[in-house]
Amino acid sequence: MPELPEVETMCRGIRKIERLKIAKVFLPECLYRPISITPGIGQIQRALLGQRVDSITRLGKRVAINIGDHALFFQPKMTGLVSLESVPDPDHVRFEMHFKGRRSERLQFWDRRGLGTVAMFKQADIQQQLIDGKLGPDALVIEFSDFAQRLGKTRRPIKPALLDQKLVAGVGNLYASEMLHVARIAPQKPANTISKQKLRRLHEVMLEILNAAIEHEGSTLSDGTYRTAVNDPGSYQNHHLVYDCEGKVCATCQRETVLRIVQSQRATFYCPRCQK
DNA sequence: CATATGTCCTGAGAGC
DNA sequence: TGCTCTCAGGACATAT
Repeated sequence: MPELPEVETMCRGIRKIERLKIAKVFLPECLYRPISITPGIGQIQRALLGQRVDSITRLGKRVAINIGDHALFFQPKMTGLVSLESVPDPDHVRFEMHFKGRRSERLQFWDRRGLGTVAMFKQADIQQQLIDGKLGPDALVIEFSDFAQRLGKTRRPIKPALLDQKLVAGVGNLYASEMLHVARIAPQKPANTISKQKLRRLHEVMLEILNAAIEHEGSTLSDGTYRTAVNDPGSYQNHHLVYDCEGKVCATCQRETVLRIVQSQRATFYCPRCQK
């Protein structure tokens, strides 16, 4: 479930590899099916060995390691983690990178279910390969006018619309439910029927919630999969108002019970009293 | 074009 | 206790 706050936390957690020289890149022995990696590991090794890491950046829900003319992208999807050798177990490490003279700072991509991907692109190709027609503006950066215009173009219910990375990049299932609750918008409401005033509030709440979640190093759910780069749980789950709260009394109105519905095969949590 | 559905994968938890 | 079954959801491919 890593969404923008969790991926941002991963980026911050591995930033100490900036400026280090790459000594080794390999796919560890793994009992499970090999990770999706583009192009092959051989080409990646040829391009990156001996190069220095310039910077760590985030593109939507991907971690990017920028290395000279190239960038290596990690897409954690459901259960992936990028960290410096403090993953939950050694069995699900599917990609590893070592640095010259730094035995204790080895980058690992850990992924229990293996749905994640690793991909290398030339810096010059990133726009065309990953952004154009595929990723909207980042949720932390998008201007309100752009946000309103994009959501105003779809008749889909607002909750699934928020999950569409082509509209806004970075929002996932958990934070979409949370932000609709605080903005007091029903998840079923068609996006193009929401008043400008409500959309303004939603935009504001999106920034507040994502930034607060980053402060708390993301949300670790009951399965415990998501960890920070030092293998600690995040703490934003303690601030959830609706996500995973089915049947609990709504923390906001203290009257109605939080409901769980399914939209586009995804769980949505909301309070029918607060969100009309 | 817009929108909906199926698929990938592993492990936790429910139910018997 | 141990088995089988369901479900979690990001994002892409394919269908409508």
